[in-house]
Amino acid sequence: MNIGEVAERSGIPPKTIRYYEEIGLVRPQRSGNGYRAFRETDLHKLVFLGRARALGFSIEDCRTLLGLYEDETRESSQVKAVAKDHLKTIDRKITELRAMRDTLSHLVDSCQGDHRPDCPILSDLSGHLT
Amino acid sequence: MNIGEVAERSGIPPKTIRYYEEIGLVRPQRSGNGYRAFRETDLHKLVFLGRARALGFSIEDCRTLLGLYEDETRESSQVKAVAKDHLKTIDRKITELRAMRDTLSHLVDSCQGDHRPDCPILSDLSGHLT
DNA sequence: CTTGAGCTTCCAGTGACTGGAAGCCCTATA
DNA sequence: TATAGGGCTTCCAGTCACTGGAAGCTCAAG
Repeated sequence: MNIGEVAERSGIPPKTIRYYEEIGLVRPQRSGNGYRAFRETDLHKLVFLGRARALGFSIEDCRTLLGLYEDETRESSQVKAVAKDHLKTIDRKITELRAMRDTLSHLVDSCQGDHRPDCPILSDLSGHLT
Repeated sequence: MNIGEVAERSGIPPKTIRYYEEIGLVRPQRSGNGYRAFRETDLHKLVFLGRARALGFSIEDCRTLLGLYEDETRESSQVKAVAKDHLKTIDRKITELRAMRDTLSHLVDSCQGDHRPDCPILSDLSGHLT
């Protein structure tokens, strides 16, 4: 398989696949003409990466997970630990974003949004000095 | 005021303040010795930037908001529009993160997390082939 | 006069790609 | 057989918003 087909079938753009090779996440072989030659296992890895990235795992987490994926002697507790850690990170982000949204939506609601310059949003940002 | 004091009072690190100057968000004067000389208005701007960034506004949004902050002839509708737009962005991110969390927490719950290699998390990531 | 803290600039790196340029390879058609 | 095109290659640069570090100048205290 050339990179185009793998990209098609995995849903990952060629540029990204080359990048993943550069950082050692996949190691496709090479054909005589210098083209990357992907096997089915490479495709599986890329699908795996695509799904892991879609769940927000970092590239380094993905590297770890791929390692476990390929390691027959893994213990599921190792995988679970990585996932739980990431879950915490996500929860932290959600909490942070919700705080932002709450503050911001109050501000938006309190702003008239008309032709006059007075604006509680700007007042708040400037440090409640106004 | 030197950069250290402004950093202290605004809560923004000196490195970041220099960066903000580099991209034109603040324009402190200079003393004879080459040190940046901040006025009170510069401090106000930095506080403003700190708060806006804490609410997740991008640097470009901050530039716009600062412009409106300093523009006596602004209309509050302009400010509100920027804020509403950002609110939408935040809501999109929250939705995305919640979807990730839901999927991931199901997977985490379904994984035994013991010494055995079988793991529904990996199964899911590999594309449900296993 | 020296020490040390604070300031300066400049360069490089972060994460995870993405865009673009220059150029090789392969297939199909005229 | 020449050529046009699309796909492939590498390499360089840019994104966003900083952050770290090195080399060197300035200032206040002892």
